[in-house]
Amino acid sequence: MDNKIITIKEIASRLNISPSTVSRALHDHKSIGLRTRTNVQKLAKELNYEPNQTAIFFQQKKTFTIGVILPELSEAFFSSAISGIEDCASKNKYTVLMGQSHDDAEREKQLVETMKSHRVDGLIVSIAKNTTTYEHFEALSKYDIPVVFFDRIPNMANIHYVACNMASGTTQAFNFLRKLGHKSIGMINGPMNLLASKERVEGYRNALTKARLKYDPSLIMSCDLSTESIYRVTEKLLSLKNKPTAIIAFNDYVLLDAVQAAKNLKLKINKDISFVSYANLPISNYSAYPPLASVEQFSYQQGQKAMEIMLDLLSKNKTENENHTFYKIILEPQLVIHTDL
Amino acid sequence: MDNKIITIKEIASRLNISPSTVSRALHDHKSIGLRTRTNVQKLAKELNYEPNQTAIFFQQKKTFTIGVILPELSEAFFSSAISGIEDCASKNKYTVLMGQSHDDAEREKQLVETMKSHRVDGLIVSIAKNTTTYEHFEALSKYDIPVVFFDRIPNMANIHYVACNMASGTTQAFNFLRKLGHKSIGMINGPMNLLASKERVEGYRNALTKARLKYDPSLIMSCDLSTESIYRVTEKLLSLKNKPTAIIAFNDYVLLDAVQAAKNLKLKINKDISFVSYANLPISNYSAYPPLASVEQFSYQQGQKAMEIMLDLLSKNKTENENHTFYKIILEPQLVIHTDL
DNA sequence: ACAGATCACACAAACGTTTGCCTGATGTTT
DNA sequence: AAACATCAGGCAAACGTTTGTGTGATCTGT
Repeated sequence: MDNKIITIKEIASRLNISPSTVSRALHDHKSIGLRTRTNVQKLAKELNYEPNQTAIFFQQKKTFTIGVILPELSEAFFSSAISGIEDCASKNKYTVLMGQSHDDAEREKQLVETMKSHRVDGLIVSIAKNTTTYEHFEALSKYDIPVVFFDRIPNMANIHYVACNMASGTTQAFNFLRKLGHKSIGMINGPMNLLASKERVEGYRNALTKARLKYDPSLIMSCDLSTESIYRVTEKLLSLKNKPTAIIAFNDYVLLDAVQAAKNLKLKINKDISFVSYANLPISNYSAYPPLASVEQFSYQQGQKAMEIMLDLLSKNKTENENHTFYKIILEPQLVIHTDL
Repeated sequence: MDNKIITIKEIASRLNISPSTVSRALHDHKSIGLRTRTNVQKLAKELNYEPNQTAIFFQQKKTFTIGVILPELSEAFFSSAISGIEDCASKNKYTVLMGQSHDDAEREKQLVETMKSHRVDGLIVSIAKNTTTYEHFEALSKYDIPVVFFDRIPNMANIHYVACNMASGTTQAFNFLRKLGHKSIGMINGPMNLLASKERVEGYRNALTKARLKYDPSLIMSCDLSTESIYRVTEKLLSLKNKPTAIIAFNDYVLLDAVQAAKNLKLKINKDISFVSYANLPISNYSAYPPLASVEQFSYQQGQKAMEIMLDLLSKNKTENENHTFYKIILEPQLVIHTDL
């Protein structure tokens, strides 16, 4: 009959000792004699005792659970990132509670709420594309739940984050295209509330400045990452007077739609119009129209690094964290060239 | 000063009433007068009271958490499935605890252990490709943790699962290729401990029988899904005497490697050799060498359905479940044709 | 006006574990 | 042999919430 769940109390009563002794014996506490200690451990094994974590979580105010909120798991970038998070977490006895915002700020808010009520030890977040208010994150400090952002970083002061230096990645991409002879280079950017979008602009302008070229603002257009808006933006770019011969797309998914839009306009890819993108997802290796190059953003590593920061934050006690130092980890992206030109 | 965590006790003492009254008032229990009820709810809102779920979990022996174990999140099939699971879970106030086995049976075992100790209310699993023993799953019954399998189903009796009818999908694929004129059709199958692999063989043979053709066992080869083994199997198939003109690949990822192997042999894709695969992942829409067709396995729906079954199991009480009826949901796959031939 | 019903709330136990403090029994030192 | 340290373990509180039971007070019907 092992259909009954064994508790410390049960072991205690069977051995005619107190629960506290059992608890200490199981933890190899020195104040328990060798005799009873082995007795307890033997019986625990026999009965297949497994501690009730919910009780421990409750008592210790620690759940060994990290909440992860990201926009969309089916995007390879994020599934790869959460893979990095989970691998690192599980190596450190942590577990991952997962939620998708589906790029909806309201849902994100609700997920934060859920995670908070589950009392996760920490939260790792890549924000939704239309998240513009951040009270829900700030409210976590009351519960001493640290937050680490990655990739999609909100516009907040005093936060921990890990991201790729998109400015530098963009500069690399721009210079690569310049070297190929492109004079007019367009950009399909993402929503401007994302730091990553701002950085792309910054990198673009830096490159221009270095090359002593003048800035044509109409060559940079933001989209909201939806297919329609990508089509619209692409068509707009390709009908400009100063028509670009190359376009830097926000990421590999945006690229797919942009390519399609260009083809609809009867343009020859890699001849009339060339593309470079970001993320360097597997898809760009197998695609029929791969970008000339893609800025590798190391999603797995970003996730891993975010988790490492989290572990570090959790290992410090509250007062230590009060010194208000914030992790701002910037990974250097790498332009991966897909062509032999 | 809202830096203190508000509990029911706190509210009770501020209002000079007992914690039980507060608890009931917050739950709109009828035995609490309107007066105090509103008082309590007002103060709770003011103080920003949020129930401590860890305490509730512990007390109620229910965590509203579903464990999900799958091989690899970065595979689109699984990330899409977990997306379906999470969406359905979150609609029903459940939350998802996630773990990747990385197709390692040992790691899977350990994850089950972790999930068990976290006292998840239920477990949804797609097993690792080399999982052959199942005690770790059976042990969950002691804790009344129901398990629902999806897609990768173990060879166990009396389990709940949802899967696609791969036999039928394979028959569809086979007949499709026959109609295109292919006489010798090869198959790159997966590990034979997976039900899905067996079913593929079954469907293949069914189609042969229906067409009154004789069975050439050498045309069906298993691989372990690693790139090397896919290469090896593909090369072997393509060097047979009865060389196939078309190959059914285990899934879209296997397809990518198989195509590469065929190209290495200087074969022209879609001319010397054609491919059909399973899963119908987005990748096959953008790929340079898409399969002629792919058997859509409805991963999102599988995940969703698995979660629905789980919800149903959880809504029934223990004794009800004792009647030993098991969900065996078989979705009918659909051959999606990618060509205009 | 009085028995009984109903109301509105309080009390206390329980969930399983950990941990600070206490105690009685040895053992050690002089 | 007295004083003191160490050992081995027990007691009880605590974490926050829910819930069965108890209990005065008010209300209902007659």
